[in-house]
Amino acid sequence: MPSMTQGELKSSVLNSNQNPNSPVASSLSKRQKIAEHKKTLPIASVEKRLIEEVQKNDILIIVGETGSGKTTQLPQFLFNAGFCREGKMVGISQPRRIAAVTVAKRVAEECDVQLGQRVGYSIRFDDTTSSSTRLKYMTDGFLLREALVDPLLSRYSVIIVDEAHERTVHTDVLLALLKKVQRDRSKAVDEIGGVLKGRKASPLKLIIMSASLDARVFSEYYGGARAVHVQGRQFPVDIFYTVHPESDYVDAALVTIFQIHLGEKEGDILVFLTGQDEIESVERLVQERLQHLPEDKRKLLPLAIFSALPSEKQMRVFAPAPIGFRKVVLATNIAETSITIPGIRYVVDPGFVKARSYNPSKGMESLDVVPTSKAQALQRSGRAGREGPGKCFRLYPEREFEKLDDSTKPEIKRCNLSNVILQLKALGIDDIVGFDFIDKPSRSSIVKALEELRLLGALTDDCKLEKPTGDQMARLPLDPVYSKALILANQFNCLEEMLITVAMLSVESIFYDPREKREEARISRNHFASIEGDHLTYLSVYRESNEFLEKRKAENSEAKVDKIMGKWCKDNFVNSRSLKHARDIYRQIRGNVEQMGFNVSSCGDDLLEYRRCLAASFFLKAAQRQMDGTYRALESGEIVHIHPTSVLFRSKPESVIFNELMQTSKKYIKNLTRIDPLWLAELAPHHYKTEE
DNA sequence: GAGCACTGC
Repeated sequence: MPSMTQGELKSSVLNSNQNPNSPVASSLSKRQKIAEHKKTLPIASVEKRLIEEVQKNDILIIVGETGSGKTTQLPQFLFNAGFCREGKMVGISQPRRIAAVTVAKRVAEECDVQLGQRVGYSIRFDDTTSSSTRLKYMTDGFLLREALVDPLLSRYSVIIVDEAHERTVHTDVLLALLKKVQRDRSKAVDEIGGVLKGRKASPLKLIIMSASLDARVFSEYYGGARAVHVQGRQFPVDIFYTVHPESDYVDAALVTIFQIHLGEKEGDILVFLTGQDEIESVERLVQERLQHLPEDKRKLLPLAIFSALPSEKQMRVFAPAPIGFRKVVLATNIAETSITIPGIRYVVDPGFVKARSYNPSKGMESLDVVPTSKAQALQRSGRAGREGPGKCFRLYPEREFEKLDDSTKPEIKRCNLSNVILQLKALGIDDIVGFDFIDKPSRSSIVKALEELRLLGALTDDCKLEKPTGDQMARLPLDPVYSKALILANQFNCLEEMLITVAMLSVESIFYDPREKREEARISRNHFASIEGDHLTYLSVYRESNEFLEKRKAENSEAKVDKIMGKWCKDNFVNSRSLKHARDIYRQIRGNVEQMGFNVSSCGDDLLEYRRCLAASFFLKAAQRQMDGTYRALESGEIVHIHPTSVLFRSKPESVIFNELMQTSKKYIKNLTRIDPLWLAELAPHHYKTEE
């Protein structure tokens, strides 16, 4: 077995000879730098031991702190140890797209191979892998989809689930599924004499990597699996607490920001806040208070970052502050794991987060401000120690920290399960209540999702997958209710319109409304608005942008078109990233339905058929106006209000269907279209037969 | 008459 260094050197020499554009000298020094860096990673010293552990154990839990190098190095160790022989792959799953991409690029560079050769990544809309790929980074959602096509994951010798402590829905389903795949693979090896799809079958190795303090949860779940610890490398962060609880954490954050600015050494500040509104108001308050300082003390630059912020504005936080200035980045959770901002030495953590939860009996989601978990607080403070020693100011007393939950509740316990359950059913897993989840969702949540799937026609009365509808729905990468809408639209002859609609409904925040310019945004988008509702409004945004794009495409270069399109989005207060995402989804699901043999036809100007199709699809979410102008959601009986972002906010039609019911300051329905109340009984008689 | 943590197929 060649040592890692020899293996690296060999491949890189071969590669630099093939590339006439990279002078050998500079490539050598770059290579040396990479080799040096790799040697200094904490994980480098335990390569041999780790490989032995993988060889000895079919399941291994690796607890690695930030900066251990586990994500980039372990797959290379496995490659060098022969785990990719005979065309086998090592698959590494990540919760986020951005991580899959950046890590794959980094590892390709370390191996001195072109991305997509030995090392590649596969994420939705972007697959760089080829037949020679051996180390494949992907999102956990992508790996789940692969399991749907190849239930034994026969091309992999090892699957690594990274960031398992984050406990996303996809990770939790994957953890359970991989347990089953491993069992099934071993069985296949015994039964068919070791031949699997023409290849020699071998058991699947499973590695669960987590940054949590506690490997016990995973170890116990896998029957007492072996757990090893790999040291991390972080700079020390001093934690400070307040003496007393703060009644107004926004004000406390402001005070802390200025204390740091006026009293601490150079270094940027990162403040964790709960949402756009809060961030925008703190941004304004920082500006205001700066005006009261002497001019030489005003060199503090507030910058906002949150998911709905257009990319150009997001980019600003990554640029270094102007000479002499200190940045104060006001961020949501996005800065906790998803992005890393350079230059941060101080973290201000009020200790709150906006968290989604789900009430299955009412079919209602809510978004509440709740205290963070200990793990979250730790993750936040760690953000101050990426580049040097840092300080973290927690805006609550130390005794409050002790009272926090150890970790955040797994997402699977606080979301709608209809999609998860449909996927499991499609995988042939029928007993959902008895399914071996690491954390079981509540029975009522499972029952509610089964009921919804039955009403949508995805499951039979005895909860088996309905053929072909259930199969078709499971194949589409959409919320089941949107998949059903496409199947119905095929019958209503408005598939083209519905493809656009569900693509637009599948992305978050198509519109960008900065707090100060809300009226301006509303006026400039007014020409899209349809009196029938939000669905038709989305349709016209998509179509208008598409026409605009197609016209410009003929006359301009691609880069120019992007720029012009960016301007169009900005003028219309449309989020260009979201619109692009919707276009990608449209293209993908159009391909999917065409593969299913659907003919993509348009209803043209017959929008009545389209609205009837919306009613037939979303009948489970209908609401009726009451005498007092509020609405009653028919399914749950809840009294609800039209969300102010809806184009129907003012007109208040008698009867509507909607897509989302969410409680924030009130119970709001979002994304609605006006319907004739009689349609419900006509189009969904199995559900509304008793309605008058 | 008034508002939108994050990720993913």
